[in-house]
Amino acid sequence: MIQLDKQYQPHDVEKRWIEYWDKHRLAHADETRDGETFSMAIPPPNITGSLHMGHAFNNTLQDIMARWQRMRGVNTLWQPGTDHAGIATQNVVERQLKAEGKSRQDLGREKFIERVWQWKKESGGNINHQLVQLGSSLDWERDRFTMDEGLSRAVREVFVSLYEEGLIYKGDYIINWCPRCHTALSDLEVEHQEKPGHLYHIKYPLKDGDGALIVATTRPETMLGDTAVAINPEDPRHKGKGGKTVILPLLKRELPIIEDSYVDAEFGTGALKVTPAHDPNDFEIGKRHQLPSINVMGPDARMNDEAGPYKGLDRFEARKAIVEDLKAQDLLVKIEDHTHKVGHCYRCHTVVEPYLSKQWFVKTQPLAKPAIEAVRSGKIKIVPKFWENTYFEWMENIRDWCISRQIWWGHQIPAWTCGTCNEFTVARETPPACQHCGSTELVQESDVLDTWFSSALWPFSTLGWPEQTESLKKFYPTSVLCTGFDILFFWVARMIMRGLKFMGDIPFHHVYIHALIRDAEGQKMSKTKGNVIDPLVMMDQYGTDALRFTLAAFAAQGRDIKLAEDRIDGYRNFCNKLWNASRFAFMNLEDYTGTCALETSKHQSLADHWILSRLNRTVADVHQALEAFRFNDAATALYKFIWNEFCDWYIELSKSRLNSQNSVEKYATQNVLVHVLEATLKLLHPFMPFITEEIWQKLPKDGTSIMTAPYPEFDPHKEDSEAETHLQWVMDIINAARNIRGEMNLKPSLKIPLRIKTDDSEKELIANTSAHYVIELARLEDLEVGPSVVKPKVSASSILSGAEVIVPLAGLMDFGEEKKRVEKELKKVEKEIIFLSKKLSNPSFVDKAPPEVIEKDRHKHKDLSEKQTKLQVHLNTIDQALA
RNA sequence: GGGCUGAUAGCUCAGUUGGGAGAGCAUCGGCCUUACAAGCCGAGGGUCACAGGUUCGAGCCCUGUUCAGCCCA
Repeated sequence: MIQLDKQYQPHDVEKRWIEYWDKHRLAHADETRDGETFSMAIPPPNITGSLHMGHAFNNTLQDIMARWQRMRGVNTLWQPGTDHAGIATQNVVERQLKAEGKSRQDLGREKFIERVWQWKKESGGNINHQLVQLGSSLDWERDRFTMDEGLSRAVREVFVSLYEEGLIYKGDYIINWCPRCHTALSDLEVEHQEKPGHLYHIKYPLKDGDGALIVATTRPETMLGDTAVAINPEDPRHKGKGGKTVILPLLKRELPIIEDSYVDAEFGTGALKVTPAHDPNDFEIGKRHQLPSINVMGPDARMNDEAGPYKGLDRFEARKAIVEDLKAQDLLVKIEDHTHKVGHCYRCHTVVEPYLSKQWFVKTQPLAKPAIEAVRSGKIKIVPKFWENTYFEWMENIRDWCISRQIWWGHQIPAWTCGTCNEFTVARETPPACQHCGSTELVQESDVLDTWFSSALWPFSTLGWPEQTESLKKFYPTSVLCTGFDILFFWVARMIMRGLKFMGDIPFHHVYIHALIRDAEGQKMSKTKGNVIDPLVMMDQYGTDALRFTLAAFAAQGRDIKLAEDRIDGYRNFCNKLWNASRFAFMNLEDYTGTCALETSKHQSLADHWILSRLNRTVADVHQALEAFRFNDAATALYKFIWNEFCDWYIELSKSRLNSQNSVEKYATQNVLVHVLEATLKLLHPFMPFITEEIWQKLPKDGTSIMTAPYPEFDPHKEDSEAETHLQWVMDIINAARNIRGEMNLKPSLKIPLRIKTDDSEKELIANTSAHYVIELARLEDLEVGPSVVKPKVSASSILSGAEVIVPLAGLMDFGEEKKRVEKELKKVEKEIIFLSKKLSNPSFVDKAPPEVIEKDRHKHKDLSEKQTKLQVHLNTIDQALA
């Protein structure tokens, strides 16, 4: 005999099934199996990562898809793996070294990298372990890491091919430099924040003594690297000054005044200082006018030799000193408050410096074209669709990608400089000699590649590329990529470009972009703000299934999720509800000899037919929602079915049958009960894997695990609209009686009589054959139905369509209460009748609206009018009694 | 400056081809009715941001405004 605890206790349940699933290799995808496939690669979490709510959300949605497809019988691969996260990981290990009083330079490159691998071995698996706890059905036998030998080979293959095609080059350009991480960053890796600052107006005297040009700048320290002042040729204020010379304050260098239409005459004084080595726009102007570039800072953002007297100062110290000196020399006209966007390193939040430097780049436009086309043509669908605009916007204005990083942890650039001829040799494997002159004096580039260079290959590198493996053939292109919008450019766009280039095909058919999880106030969760809700804590406190269901239920498309703990609490209660419904089932299945398979039986009740029809409808709703990535709709459909239909109605309605002495009828209902419960558990399994497995295993079923049990399918023949209509009528009666009971303050323990007066013979018949339902659920003393039912003078009544539900209340009647109740109802009905009358007497409505809409409204109007009459009659009797 | 998204009950939000404004939580009243008090039954509560327009009919479509958030330059 199976008995369940009174409350669901998730802890040991979760642990048990995780081990069981693993032992039976249920998440393993078989590349040799024929038939339909579904594949999906996890957005690889950083090895430095710990599961946060964003991961929990992202992976819950993926797991729902994976489990759903697997149960549908589709050959399903959910590819796991982690990202080496160059800068982030290097920072973590450097911090550890610092605590030991060491730097990475103290260790040297080789030893440092060893140390990172060591760290990875010890802590890099945390996030994977946490994903398992979340229930993620990833195929761990295929676990990959972006620095694996295989994936590194893919990286070298791509680098060399692109280089050979001329799509990778090295050159001097303005890049974003992080003085803390000591590396270049791509444009995307810079976060711009609005910051209060100042606009300094500085006097640049003309050499000929004829006054001065006033320039405005937010970064006065960069003036040391000025090589010109620019004006707009159309600016009347500066007419004739083009070609003259000004004297750079402090350093007294002579600068030409150049004319360039880039200069915005409306901004400031219309004169722009040009610093090609420290500003991307100035760099462009410098190129146009063949200006020299003077770099005045070192890699640590301290002023260098070019800065003259300011040499050795940090950039912000230099700013202060320069402002003071300008003031002293009366060259500072004014300082205005000015808010402007300041770029920060996305890893350490240090203010980045635009910096002239020799770096490697990927020429991106030729790769972007087909990637744009893939989305425009619909080969790749981005869901929700509005993200496509953002994608196009970025892709059409894409700039070359700076891929070299001056750090040690990552894929070292496979390019070697010849000590003899100074040329590059770029090769897949370490070359024995220079391919230009044959010299063996080769030195490999010390830089490593941007982490996103390897992530961009993820959908095919994880499947074995450049080897033509069976897995690659089977599972590429993948079906869905599920991620947040924050890495749409970083990752998604680049995967599309790489997939098309190297696989000759799109990397995935759908991109599902989900929202961001925020705190209850809508703030981004962050450790510094202290508003983080830790998924692991929530899982521990409420159960993993409760957290997962909460996330799914809030996953409405295109809207951020404000998560508060009480919402998880609510879905914990839902778990418990399901648990107790199952508990009820087990209590009533003790003598049951059948299985979960539905048996055809003449002995099924109206409630049995009804719940089977409702189940079938729910199956359709869940499939439809999941196909459209509407996770919240699927979750809501399940929630409503389980709580409001199965628990609130079906269980209550079937109690009498389950206690029946008629063993044939009892068996038929037991069969429906267990069938519906099992189907429901399967439907719910992708959302709540643990509790569903726990209950399912106790049922009389076939199979190893619910994880591989067949997902219920919609069957149009199972729709039973007659049962639904009939039971709806029964529910209407019960609701009417309950309403009267509630409004008239009749205790639930008090059994009341009920009369139903109706001329509708079908309604009469159903009410009579279903009398036992009404008697039990409305807690009746007795029930009388028919056209000739006599309505006692002292009674409460409710008017339904085609029937009046009457509760005789001799001795219990509170006429005042009943009058209030009826008047309220009457008011509502009258309001609606006026609205409908107006509508129906409007000739253009009757003329132009579709006939079925008009018919519906006419019918409603008739119904309401009858109801109004009856309510009026009832009200009159009350008034008489009160008089 | 360009673009995107949102504004619906006290709170958080659903509302998919335009045709009866919904859920959860919170509130109020009544219940330990033998699966569940993490529960059951009943009730109250909204000019769908504002102003126009299209339509027989608009929360939904169009235009404008205000406010909020995000992305890019």
